[in-house]
Amino acid sequence: MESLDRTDRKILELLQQDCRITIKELAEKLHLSNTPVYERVKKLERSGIIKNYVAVLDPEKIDRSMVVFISVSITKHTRDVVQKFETEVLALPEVMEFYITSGNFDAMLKIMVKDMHAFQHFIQEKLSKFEYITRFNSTFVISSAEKIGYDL
Amino acid sequence: MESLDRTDRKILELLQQDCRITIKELAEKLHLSNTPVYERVKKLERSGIIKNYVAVLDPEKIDRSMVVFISVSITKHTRDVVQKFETEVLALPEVMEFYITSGNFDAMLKIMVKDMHAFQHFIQEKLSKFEYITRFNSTFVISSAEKIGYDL
DNA sequence: ACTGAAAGCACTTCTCC
DNA sequence: GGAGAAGTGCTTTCAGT
Repeated sequence: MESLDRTDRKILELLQQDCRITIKELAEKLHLSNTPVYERVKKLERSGIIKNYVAVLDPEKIDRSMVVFISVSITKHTRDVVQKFETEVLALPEVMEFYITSGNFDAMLKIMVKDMHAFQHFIQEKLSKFEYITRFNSTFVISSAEKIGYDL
Repeated sequence: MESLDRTDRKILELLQQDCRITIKELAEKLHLSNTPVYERVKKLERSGIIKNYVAVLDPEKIDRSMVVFISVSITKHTRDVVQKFETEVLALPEVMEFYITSGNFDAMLKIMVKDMHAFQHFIQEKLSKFEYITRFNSTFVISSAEKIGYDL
């Protein structure tokens, strides 16, 4: 992390909120001309601090209102089995995130589905196909809130 | 969810991967002219299916390599207490996500910190200040993978 | 590191199909 | 619902400090 100054942090803050802001607008907010802002943004992209720019969709509007965390235990823990499991599970459209974790279980999945019926279908038709899973436990999300970006 | 056709889904897929793609490039990939692509993107924005456009930062490069899920139990469950708790906890820079959940605990936090020392500091100096928390349990993330966007 | 200006290019609108 | 063209405005570069 090559030291970010006040200006860089402000740029990152604004781009995390809305990455379609123009260089011109950024420059105005920072009381600078286009050039230094443009150069700083490009540098932040080249250094990899800014990984990418993505459109965020509304889960409700695309039938993904239901969020469930599923903790799972698996039989084998060799590198290739875990890797294969990760790849296959992430290929399922319902699975959004995959974590190898400490604690009583070995891994945790975050899934997003339309409703309870879709959840049931996921468990019965998809998750149960994985031979390596010995047990699992579902935690339903009643409400959620997340931060827009990182505080720098 | 006003039915998305094949073109809309392709547009959303591409914008979820890189929202800085130009209308011109989008149009070329879809074998269309600028106009229909432009109109479709604007409609997706107006309808709220596209919520916003954000820059994604690399956690490693901004000292947020360590991810921990903390399940917590709280004493009171009235609407205002829970709401206050959510607001205060999300105001902490370490806390990225907050969930009210079913199961053995009442809520779950996803926190991202630099290292174990920063985690210890968070627990001892910040989380322990919340009077309503009766108990909590930390699950450390050993490795993680997440999908770029939703499969439509 | 920043300013200011200029060229290039994409966005946005409009007309027509 | 889409094509093509034109005007506008932002991006990107470059000379200068």
